[in-house]
Amino acid sequence: MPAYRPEEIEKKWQAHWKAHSTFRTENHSDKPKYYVLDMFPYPSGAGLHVGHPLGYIASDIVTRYKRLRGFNVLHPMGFDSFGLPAEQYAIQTGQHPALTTEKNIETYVQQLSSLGFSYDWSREVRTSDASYYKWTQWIFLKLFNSWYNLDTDRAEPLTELTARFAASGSEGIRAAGDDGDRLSFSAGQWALFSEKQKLAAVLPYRLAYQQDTYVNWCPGLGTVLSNDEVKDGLSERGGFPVERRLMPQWNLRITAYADRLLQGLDQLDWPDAVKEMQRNWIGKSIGAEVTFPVQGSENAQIKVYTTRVDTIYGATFLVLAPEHELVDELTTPGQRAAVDEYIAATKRRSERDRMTDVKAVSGVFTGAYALNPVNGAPVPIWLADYVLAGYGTGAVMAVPSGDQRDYLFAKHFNLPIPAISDAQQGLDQQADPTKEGHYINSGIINGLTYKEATQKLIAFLEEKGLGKGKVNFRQRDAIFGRQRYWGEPIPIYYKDGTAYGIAESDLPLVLPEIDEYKPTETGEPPLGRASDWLYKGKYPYELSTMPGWAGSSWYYLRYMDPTNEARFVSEEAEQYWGSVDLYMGGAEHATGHLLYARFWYLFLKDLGLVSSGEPFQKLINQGMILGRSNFVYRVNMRWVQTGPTTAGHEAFEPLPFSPPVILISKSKKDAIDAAQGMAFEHTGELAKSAYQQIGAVTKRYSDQFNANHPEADLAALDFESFTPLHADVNLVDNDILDVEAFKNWREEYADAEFILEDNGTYICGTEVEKMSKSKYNVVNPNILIDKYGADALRLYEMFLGPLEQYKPWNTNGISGVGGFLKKFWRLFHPEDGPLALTDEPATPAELKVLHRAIQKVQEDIEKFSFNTSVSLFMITVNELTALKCHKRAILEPLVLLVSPYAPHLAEELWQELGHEAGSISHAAYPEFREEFLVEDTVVYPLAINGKVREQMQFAAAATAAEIEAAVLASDFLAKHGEGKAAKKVIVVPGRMVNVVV
RNA sequence: GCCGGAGUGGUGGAAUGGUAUACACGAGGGACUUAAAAUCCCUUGCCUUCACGGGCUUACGGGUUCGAGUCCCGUCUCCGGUACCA
Repeated sequence: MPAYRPEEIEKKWQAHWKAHSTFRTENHSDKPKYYVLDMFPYPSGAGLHVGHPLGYIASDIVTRYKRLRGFNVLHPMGFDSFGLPAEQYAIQTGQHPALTTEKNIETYVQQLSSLGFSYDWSREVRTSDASYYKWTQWIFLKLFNSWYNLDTDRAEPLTELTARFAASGSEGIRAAGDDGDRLSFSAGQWALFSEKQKLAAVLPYRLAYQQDTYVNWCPGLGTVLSNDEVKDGLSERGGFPVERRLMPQWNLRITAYADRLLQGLDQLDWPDAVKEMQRNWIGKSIGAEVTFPVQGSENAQIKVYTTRVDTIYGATFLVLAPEHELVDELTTPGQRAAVDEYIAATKRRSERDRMTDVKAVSGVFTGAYALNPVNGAPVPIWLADYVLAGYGTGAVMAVPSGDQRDYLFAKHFNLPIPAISDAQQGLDQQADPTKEGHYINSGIINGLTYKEATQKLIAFLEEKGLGKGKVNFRQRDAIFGRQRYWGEPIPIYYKDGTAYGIAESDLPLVLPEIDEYKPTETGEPPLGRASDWLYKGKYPYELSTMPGWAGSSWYYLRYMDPTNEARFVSEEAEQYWGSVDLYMGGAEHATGHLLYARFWYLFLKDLGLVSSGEPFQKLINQGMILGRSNFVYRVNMRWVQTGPTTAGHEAFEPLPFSPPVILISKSKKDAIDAAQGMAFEHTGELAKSAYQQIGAVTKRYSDQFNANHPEADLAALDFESFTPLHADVNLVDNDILDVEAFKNWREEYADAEFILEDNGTYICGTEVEKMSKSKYNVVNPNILIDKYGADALRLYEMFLGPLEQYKPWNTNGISGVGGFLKKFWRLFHPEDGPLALTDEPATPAELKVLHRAIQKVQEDIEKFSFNTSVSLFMITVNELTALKCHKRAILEPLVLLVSPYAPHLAEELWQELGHEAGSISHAAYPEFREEFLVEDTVVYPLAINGKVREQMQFAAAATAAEIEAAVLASDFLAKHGEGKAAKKVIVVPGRMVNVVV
């Protein structure tokens, strides 16, 4: 003693921090505030693996660093504790999701604490606590009771809308959403409406509204899913098929905020990739809506949406989505049968087929014609499922010369493809969507360019009342209901079939107890099982619950004031903390959580409930740590029959008994693969020996079998192929398998035969994959903490590479940072003895080492480049060890630098240095003094005609002119300049001297 | 297809336009040990040479510059996102 013992030090300080609430943060301080937020986890049953803490470690480093820099830092943690896995588990086991969740959270808290994170646990929130979701429900009611006024461009309380209805009816009101669902009425009519009629009239204005919506219905999970929960037609969780279905659903009118969500991105310090994803997701497009009258009809007209109104003279046909409302009316008797069949076929095709089968062209002619509004030309009206009912108007004008899909469609159905620009070429192969050239065959825009033509046409169409410029968004309103149990109950009840929000004073609406967590026999959501699920004892409550993203859309606000019972967050706390300064989390939330949370924030801001412009100022996406899977290779066998066969050659038979398990080491397996791949000459000897070894094993088994079954006319087992099998990475060290441990791991391998390397080891194959239990590549951080300590794990995860990158885990490297911590300890405890530091003044060389570290670490943390800091620590300690520096003047500041990374070790040393226990967390960052870094001399590369020949030293303070003079005067040219005189000397200040001869 | 990002030793990676390959892992050699573990020391981009040395090298091809891993243009490859969005 005292050698470095992380296990003792770390337990001691974690207990100290907990007992003294060291990281408790107050809502008042003279210091500037800084808010560091981690994306809170869903507490899954599997616990944390080494990949999970990556972002938490980084944010904890920033937190501790900012504290040293004099900030009052808010750094909380909580749990997104509503969710599907706990519910699926409940369905299978009958265990209440609350119990499972509670247990999982305990594990998480324990694991997080063992990593030494400096969370203020007194602020912990859980989305499934009624005291929390009370306010989630409260925000929902605010949405329910608001509408979006396009004139003021913000959300307003419904009371302002109804006041206007009472004053002047629905006239002149511009609200976000689809006006097609809304009634027109006068103030007088409004006054005569019954309560039910009034509510029905208001419903289509609400920001939380109920509507029959095409949804992603997942029968496997028994619920609807949002678009970002569906991947390739399968549910993201569980991988069940998903189908389109029309159902009444609660929606949130996020589309009202589409433009503001888009604009706001410009000011955010977020990764470009995430901003770009949100932009694409919102999908703003600027175009025009154009009306095509239907030929032979007085009233019928078709509205199409286009971003290329300039190509309208090339619009030779229209295409409608099969769901378009005019289809029935337009279809001629002659085409009726074909159209009906096509619509039926479309319905049968699941969303999945439509997506995997995008290249196939299909469609049907309705028999009707529309009139091109610019030249009156009749254009046939077709149906095709490549046109989506949900986007634009559900109808497009097809311009085969300018759009590839229209082009393929026209080719397929032999429709004309007229050129409309003198720049269009090769229309016999493909469409030309470029905007170059001048228009031809285009009436009033002939000879014009793209810009001129677009302006002229929009003006022309607007004048005739046949079109207008229009902006469209790809983004749809967000579906807000889930037919599940384990979520926030939607605080709505029904009276006479009309939806009412429950009174705020009746919140929270607590999730009821039910006997089983499945849908009811009549197909209602699980809440249908609850008895007395009635408001005021008589009005039935809504049966769906909120989606997973509800609670996570505002949790960062609750941390500011987590126990407030009167308000979701107090005004003072909200104004003090403002928005999140640094948000750390995975990129997978780019178009889900991060968009919804911004939406809710903008909404709350419209109501004057929050004060900043955006919720998350800076976002960092930590990369994923991937697992490194290990494989063993199983040799597959077949029987070779003896004796004559009908075909005259050997016949292979199915195995008559379960074969022996033979596992072959990697290089031998590779040799056989190579030999089979005709590369035999390179691997010949190894392959031969591998074949022989397999042969020896199989002969033993086949002899044995043949002896026991003399009647069987079978000769021998024969090698067929290899199957790679995952081997648990915990049984493998440096790709060498612990054979005995592996035999004990699984019963079926207990009697396995191993074909080893020539040195007697078994070498496994490897592959980088996502960490997952089923791949046996999960590395548990607890094991590493036990062996190396939390500080080593923290350092190593940072050392692994740039934070934002995806990188494979490799346990081997952790010994390197382990070594660093020991060396660091020995600077303070030479020979692992007691603390022994001198008070001697530091030398310039030592000061230089220290101050370079101060400067670099500071720079690195400010730009989130933690891996280079860890490297620098190692260099620094190596240098100080070489200098035999055991001086307090150098080492004390160094402890502070290291403390955000290795907090336990730093606390221990800090206390040994005579400071109060636990005080390093709030000490001051050492001051950087540039003068210690200044060099006496500077080395310049010296070149002749641009080619570097030599390094020359100059005084660091020398001016360019002095250097030039020195070079001219030196004997350098005599030696290297081939005796020539210098024509010119170029001095690049501080860097380079070039002599031109 | 479109959008975003990245290509540097056996591996993870470092490098304000200025000595490319820091730091670490792995590997090889050595010391201490009865032995192992632990620890410490040396070597380690590639080619060539007994050696001294020489040549080459940041995916590939060009360009700008006295000087390019870094900036510009083109090509290829990989990763992530997204996709009948009119």
